[in-house]
Amino acid sequence: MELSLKIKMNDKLFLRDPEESELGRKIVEFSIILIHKIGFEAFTFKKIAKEINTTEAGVYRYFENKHRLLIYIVEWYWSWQEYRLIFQINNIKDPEIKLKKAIHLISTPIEDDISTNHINENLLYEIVMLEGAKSFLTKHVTEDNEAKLFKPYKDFCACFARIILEYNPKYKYPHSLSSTIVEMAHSQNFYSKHLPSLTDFANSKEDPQIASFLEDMVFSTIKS
Amino acid sequence: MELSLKIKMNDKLFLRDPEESELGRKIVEFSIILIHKIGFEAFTFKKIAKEINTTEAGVYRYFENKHRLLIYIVEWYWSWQEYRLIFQINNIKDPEIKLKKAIHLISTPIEDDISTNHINENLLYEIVMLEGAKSFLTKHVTEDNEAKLFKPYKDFCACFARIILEYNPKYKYPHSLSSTIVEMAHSQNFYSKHLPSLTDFANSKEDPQIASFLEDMVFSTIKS
DNA sequence: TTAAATAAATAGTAATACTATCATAAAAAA
DNA sequence: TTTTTTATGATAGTATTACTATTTATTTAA
Repeated sequence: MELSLKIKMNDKLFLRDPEESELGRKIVEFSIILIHKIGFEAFTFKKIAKEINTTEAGVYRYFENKHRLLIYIVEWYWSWQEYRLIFQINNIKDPEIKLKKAIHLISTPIEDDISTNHINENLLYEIVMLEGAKSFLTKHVTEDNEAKLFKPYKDFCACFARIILEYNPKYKYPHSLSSTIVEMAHSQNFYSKHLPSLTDFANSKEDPQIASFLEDMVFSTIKS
Repeated sequence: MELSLKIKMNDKLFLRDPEESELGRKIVEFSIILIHKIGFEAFTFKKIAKEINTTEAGVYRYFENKHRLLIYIVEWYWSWQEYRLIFQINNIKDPEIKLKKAIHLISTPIEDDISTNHINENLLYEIVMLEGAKSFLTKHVTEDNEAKLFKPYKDFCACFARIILEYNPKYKYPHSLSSTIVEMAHSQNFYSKHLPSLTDFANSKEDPQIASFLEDMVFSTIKS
């Protein structure tokens, strides 16, 4: 059985659907590689255009601007993670196990290249860690949110919140706790790599210390 | 008694110390107003120059670029918060009260204009909420960190971590928990304003729900 | 086969992020 | 007091960014 999963994205994110053409897919594929390499600030449409042998105007036909492209790939990531989450906890009854699996899922950097498609998920993980927050930390969050651009991220958090409530239906702050866990899974990883004094973890890839920290925090909080 | 507190900033953050001249102070003062108004992306040196009747080149004599200026004001904020924190918990013995005060201090938006100086702290609070993370979410974090640019932020978190350890010297993750609280104090506030489904708080300014959420989380976590 | 739609190539513009030069005024040192 | 330093101001210039518009070529449909 060979299947490739196709994620339907909010069509306000693009001018022409990049999944519908070879050029579109290449724009997404190489944007991920280039943003990962040089960072979002230094990334320009001219630079990817050169990388994939098209013109700047060619890229503009697919995306309004580079910020929209960032939202596109970040939100693709959250859709993909929600899919993984639902898949992983399928058929599991025990909410404790569900929650533990969910925490591990987001706090463990994607190591192996599971990608059957053109998108490199492990680069994407690192992009979300470094650039993810920039997608909504803007003066136009409200409009972007009204256009439902952040739905995948919010859905992922909502999914997480539901598991928390399954474990303890009386817990008062399931949504805030979810967004805290999800944010921290990424930023604690970032800190341990770049600003280690803000964490208690050596930058080791082996043991899932961040997951332990979050697990401990979550269960203490929702038990009491 | 009238005193104005002067915070000594890392001199790698500027080319000419903005505290040492009228023009320098005006650059900082109006940059805060302008970044708050139009957002960091749209903010340019030409625009503040116009605002304060100097030239673009005039601003460049004080700051290398707008990113350095952002770090300057964000880190000024953290120095200021550390000062407030130390002041507030001075002479208090009980670590529980200390911790509660600390949580309230960062999770409560600065309402009144305490500023005796040219810096508007309540605008600064909002800038840190929206733009703060951008100061270190870059490809050059490591160099910036080696230059000690983020020392005030790290010091603030360390101060927080010490209080946590006073309460429970055996808790395993005091630094990660500190950075979690500090980050969340700002981002939960941002979410409640702009992406409310990621929180459990209505956007009300009266009751300190975010503080309650964080307090509950912290004490549950470090008690067990 | 011809017209209509789609995509690519080229060119152009305003704004951004700087750097450099020169003149002048004020402050500090000789 | 005169000289020198230093700070600011004014002007100009450049490469890059973030686009838009127009023209040309190619594919698809009637």
